[in-house]
Amino acid sequence: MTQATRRDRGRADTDRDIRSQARALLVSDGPQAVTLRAIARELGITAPALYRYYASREDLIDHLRRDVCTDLAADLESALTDVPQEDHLGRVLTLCRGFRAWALAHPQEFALVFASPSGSPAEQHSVEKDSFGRVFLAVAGRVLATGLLLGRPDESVPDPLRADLTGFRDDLLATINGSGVDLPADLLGTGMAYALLQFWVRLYGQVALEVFGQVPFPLTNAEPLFESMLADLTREVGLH
Amino acid sequence: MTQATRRDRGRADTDRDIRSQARALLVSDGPQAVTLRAIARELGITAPALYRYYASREDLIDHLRRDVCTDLAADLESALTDVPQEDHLGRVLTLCRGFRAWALAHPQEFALVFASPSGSPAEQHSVEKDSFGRVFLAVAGRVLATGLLLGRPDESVPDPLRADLTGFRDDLLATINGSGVDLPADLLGTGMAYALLQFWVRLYGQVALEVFGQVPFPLTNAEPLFESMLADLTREVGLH
DNA sequence: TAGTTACCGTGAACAGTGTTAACTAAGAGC
DNA sequence: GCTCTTAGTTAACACTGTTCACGGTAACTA
Repeated sequence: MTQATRRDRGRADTDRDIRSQARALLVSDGPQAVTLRAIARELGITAPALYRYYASREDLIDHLRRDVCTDLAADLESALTDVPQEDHLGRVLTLCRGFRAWALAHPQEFALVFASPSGSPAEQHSVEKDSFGRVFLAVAGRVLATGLLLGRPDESVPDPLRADLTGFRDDLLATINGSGVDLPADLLGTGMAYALLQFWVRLYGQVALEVFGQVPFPLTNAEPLFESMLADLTREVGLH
Repeated sequence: MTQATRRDRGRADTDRDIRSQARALLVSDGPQAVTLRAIARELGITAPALYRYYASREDLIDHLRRDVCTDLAADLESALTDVPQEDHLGRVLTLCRGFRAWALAHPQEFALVFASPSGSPAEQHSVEKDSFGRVFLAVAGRVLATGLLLGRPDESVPDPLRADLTGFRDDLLATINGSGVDLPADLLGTGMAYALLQFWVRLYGQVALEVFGQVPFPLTNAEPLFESMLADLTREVGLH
């Protein structure tokens, strides 16, 4: 395709081309099609050259994961520009709907990032790392700052979870405050962190179910199912 | 390993050996390790011989999926033998906990069966096909037959879902009645089918989240989280 | 400006993969 | 006995990831 001489162009350009070609192969023909030789072929290059950029195929795919994440984040942020800062319900809704829509439109990428049993201890998704989580937390932070959200009472969180949840809460607080939102600590207790966690659990669960087609019967339109869950979720957390 | 001549043994035996070897490779080294040559090697056979049994590697893996399903079903049924027929709450709990435990113990198999974006139209998992769904429906049927379960009122199911849900309900009714339980039709309306669907959505979602390590912070013990969701679920549906 | 050095890319090669084709040997059925 | 079916073999093709020794180009340095 792009038969122009590659050597003289910058390394960063080539790197970007490699990743975008890998992405293209991933979306069009599935993960088993993203092969070093195919990427190289499409770039007018030989396969061993890719080793100047990535240590191995797995390394490349790891970077792909990150790319997918930041792209998703950008997608969501652009969707958010249309809805005003004060419309908290609207922002949460577009975020959730955007996540679902993206996942359904990019099942391969979704599977790669959100359904790899590879993940070692949860260090991988420690929220502040991936830009995707940051988008969620940015709007969550703004909603939390209003003080209108109702989490669960701190006493209602199961005892064995308390320690982990306070860690999570501290994490959230740091990330949110780091993203320009001023969030007083007393608005985000462990009960609230618990509510946020369950929000994510249900959102992720439903999206995964849809993407992997695990609805136990033929569903002509899954959107109402998602919307009803979304209504549940927002109601439970006091958004209206 | 088993160096005894294979030729003289029955075809069914060899077939079973192929699949069990494939399973062994899957659980020990992941899906990319289940390769025709490795299977054949372990069986004291050459790779092309496998084409007498399966049309392709993908075909073999399809059959593997079914095997995994029936194994899971057997696992769950054996777990159910310990809890008496009348203890409906207990049976539902062991079913859900058993599903989770199995998924966490066999992440590779779980990913293969419950998280392949391959799935064409939902024909694949039309419930009556896979033995796994049947186990769930068998206990669900018995609980439903008591009339103690509370679903949602039929009017509460979103309009666009109604048509699909009645189809689902008919499916359920047929499967349950086919499994030896006598379930009068008026105990399973669309509202109840809706409740069952949401039960499954949340169960699957949480399990998938755990298996794929998508909890957004390091969780030393995820069990309480699961148990709290389980309590929610059973409470919502009126089990106690 | 000339010389050295760093580095991107090449070609060949190795071990492994799925898959096909031609062939062999052992049974089963008449 | 003779076919004929069939499980299994060997050889081969077109791929794959990965390594290695080599070349030329670009940049840095004396």
